[in-house]
Formats: sequence, structure tokens, C-alpha cells
Amino acid sequence: MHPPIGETLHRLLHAYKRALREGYATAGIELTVAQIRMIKGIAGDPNASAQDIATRTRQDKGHIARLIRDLEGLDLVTRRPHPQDSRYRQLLLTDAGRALAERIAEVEAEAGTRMAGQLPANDIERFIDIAEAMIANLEPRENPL
Amino acid sequence: MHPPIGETLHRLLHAYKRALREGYATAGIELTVAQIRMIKGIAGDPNASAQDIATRTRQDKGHIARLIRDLEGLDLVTRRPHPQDSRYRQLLLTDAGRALAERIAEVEAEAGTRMAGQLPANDIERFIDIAEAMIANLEPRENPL
DNA sequence: CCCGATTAGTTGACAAAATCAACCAATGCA
DNA sequence: TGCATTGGTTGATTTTGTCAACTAATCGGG
Repeated sequence: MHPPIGETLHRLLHAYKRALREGYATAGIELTVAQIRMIKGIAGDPNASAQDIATRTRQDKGHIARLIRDLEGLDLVTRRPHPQDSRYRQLLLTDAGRALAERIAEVEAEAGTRMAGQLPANDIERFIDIAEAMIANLEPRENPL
Repeated sequence: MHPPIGETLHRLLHAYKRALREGYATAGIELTVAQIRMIKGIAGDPNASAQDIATRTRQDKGHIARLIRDLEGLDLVTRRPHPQDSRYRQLLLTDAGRALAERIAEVEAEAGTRMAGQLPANDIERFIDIAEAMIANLEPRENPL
């Protein structure tokens, strides 16, 4: 039988986050999962603004602002004003931040491999595609095409 | 391209929980997502103990104990001692609890339908199967067979 | 039968994650 | 110029999750 999808999702993300935390801990990375998500977000899109990341990850901008502030305090991220529009603050990783991002990528790849286990790569791709489709279904479309 | 699976999972559960909260709110159900998970857990397995639910949902037993205490305070759940082993406390829904569970099921079915969107039922089942497989991969097996 | 180990449950303390609202500064536009 | 909008910051709070200590009940071996 198929368990309800909601329960499955809860348990899966829970298990995955636990695996990540363990991986980070053994790698000596002392950041929270949310902070690490931020690092990855900035690494994957340099010069993005906090607002960009907030909308992309669908998270509260206040929450994001605090995460960035903390990461800046740890000298992992720097902010510089946008040359044209000084409301924005472009986000960049410091050297330490970039080095950390690489280590994070390793840990995540490991966790991902462990999670994938014996599943064929095909299934994983399919899983992600379905998940993205479901996200799109859930999101209130302001600009339905 | 495929976004990293971790990000996808985060966003999916986030979007799903938001959809649930909205559904609960419009249905006039004033409980948190975690409390509602508990109600469902008890509804689906009457006479289960707190420990049963903790292990099944992989959640901290202290967390579970508090949720149950609150739900009992709301007259949605009752506890009675196990006839043979008085360490256990069997969990049961009250009449109000059962009535609520039905309304919850409706809201969740709706959210599930919305999330599934145009996706064929086939894909959804496949998704759940893959997710369950990944959970199994992540869980530390104490009894590897 | 007794004693130590185990198990279910409770509680305290806390950390992490998320939410909501108010607010300021810079920008864009009518 | 005046006003709505946007990016960002901060405060307050709620929800969720984690770890540890503790009680009470049960189990199992000597």
C-alpha cells in the first residue's frame, strides 16, 4: 500500500536533513542547515540580492536577512551595494565562504548518494521532475500563462 | 536541468505545508500541522502508544508527549492505561477528535489533489515509492538483513 | 525473590526554523 | 513633487525539533 504522500514527505525531508546534519558534523562544519542553504544559494548565483534568494527559496525575507547577517559575521559572505540601485545589496562569498561551499558540496553529494542508494539515476531524475511539477501546482500563480 | 534534490525537497515540503495551513485555516481548524499529524497518526492506529508513534514518525518522544498532552487538553484525544503493561498509555480519539479527523482528511485530500494537479496517478504512486525507498536508504539499519 | 537493565512517558531547557508586522531608505513614476 | 513600490532590517512570536535528566513500570538473570 501507499502511505499518504504528506507523511512520506515529512519523513523524507526529516531523514535527509538528519543525514545532512550528521555529514556536516563529521566534516567539522558548524553551521545550521538553513545557513548552509544560504551559502549554496549565494554560491550558485553570485551577486544575487537577499530578495532574489527569498523569492527563489520562498522564504521570509526577514529570515533571510538574519541568516545573511550571521554569515557575514562569520566572514563567509560579504555584501556590497548595487552600482545602479542602492536599495539592493549584492551578495558574494568570501574566500573562506567559497572554500566552505566546496566542502558542503562534497557532504551533500555524499548524502545524496546515500539517499539514492541502489535506485537507478533514472528514478532520481524522475523524482525531481515530479517534485518540481508538484511545487508548481501548489504555488499560487500570479501570472498564469 | 535538474535542481539539486535537497533544494527541491525543501521547497516541496514547504509549499505543501503552506497549502495545508491555508486549507486548515479556511476550514476553521485551529491546530498546528504537527498536532494534526498526531491526530492522523492516532486515527490510523487506535490504541497505539506515544512510543509507537514516535518510532513510526521518527520524532522525539518528548515532542510527541507534549503534542498529546495539548490534544488531550483540547478533548480531542484520551489516554487510558494498557491493561497488561501499565507503562503504556493507549491513545484514542474522542468523538470530537474523530469528527475532526474526518474534516482533516477532506482538507488533505484537497491539498493532495491540488498538489497532484494534472499528473497521472501513476506518477504519484511512483513518487511515493521512490520517496519511501530513499527514506529506507537513509535510515540507519540496526538490523541489516 | 531481588536487582540491574530496559522501556514508556514526562519534563526542562534550548536551538532551529518560520511567520507576521512595522519600519526606513532608495527608487520609479504619474 | 508627491506617492506607491521595493529591498532590506528589526522585533516579537510561534512552531518544530533536539538533548538530557528523571520517574515509574516491567523484564530477566542469578
